[in-house]
Amino acid sequence: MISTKGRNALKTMIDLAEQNSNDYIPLKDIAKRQGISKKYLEAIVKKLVDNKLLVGTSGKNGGYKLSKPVSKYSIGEILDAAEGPLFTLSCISDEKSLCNKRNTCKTYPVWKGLNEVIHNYLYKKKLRELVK
Amino acid sequence: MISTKGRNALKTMIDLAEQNSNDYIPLKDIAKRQGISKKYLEAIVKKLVDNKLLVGTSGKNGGYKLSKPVSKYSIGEILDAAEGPLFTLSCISDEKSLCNKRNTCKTYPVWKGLNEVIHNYLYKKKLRELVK
DNA sequence: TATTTACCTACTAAGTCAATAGGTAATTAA
DNA sequence: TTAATTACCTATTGACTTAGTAGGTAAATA
Repeated sequence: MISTKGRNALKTMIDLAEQNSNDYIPLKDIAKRQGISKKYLEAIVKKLVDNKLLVGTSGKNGGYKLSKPVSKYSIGEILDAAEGPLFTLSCISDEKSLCNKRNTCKTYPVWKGLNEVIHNYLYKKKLRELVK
Repeated sequence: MISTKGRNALKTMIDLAEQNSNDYIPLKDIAKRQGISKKYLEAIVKKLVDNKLLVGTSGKNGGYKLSKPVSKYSIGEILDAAEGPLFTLSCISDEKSLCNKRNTCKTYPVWKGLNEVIHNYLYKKKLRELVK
């Protein structure tokens, strides 16, 4: 359910938060510390940049850093950014097979409730809690 | 996250519960009512039988029925039976890659907490609530 | 100007999943 | 006893997703 993409995204955010530095941190360093292929990490970090959770800059002394104070990040937004919406109700999220029996579907309330429970937990949980 | 296997398992259980009959219900009928291929449903129902949620009998007037009163079923046990453990911590469930950094892993508490939240929700939710 | 770094696009190999197909074995009504 | 019905078994396919690799270009700066 949570793929390595999400897990590595979270590890990266923790890593950057723990550097506690105002400098840009090169991807190479993060990859080495976390034991993740640098090339693979690039794809993950890109999503975090696209979603404005990180800022990156090129050139010597370039790299990445957090775009806001550590205390402002929830785990949910990090995972959402890395993997796309986390637990989507498959019956309504797949545009192809958008279920037209949603109104009468007896199982729908279960997925809806489950979705809320998961979302609620992950957005209440903060990055701050995992750092240092 | 919840595959069609789990969703169809749940639909099947609801269907059987709503028949509210002491007879065995042939798979053919369930498949038709729920709009699921009979052959495909066989594989799903087998898991429910293996996990003692249903009993099946062969021959004429054979079919399936609930193995206990409707009120005794939780949604969690149904989904577990159909899909295997629902949200397993991927870092400890894949025997191959059993993570040896579990003790120091900074992300572990998130997955553990998430697992508890999901499990708790699905086992508190009862089949009874979805029927009729 | 040379180096460092982010950033882009494509590919591969492995795995999962929904769905199909063609059977055998058990049970029972007739 | 026979014929019909049904569960139950095993294998396969095609589509899709994912982890990970690879080879490059563009931007920034010492």
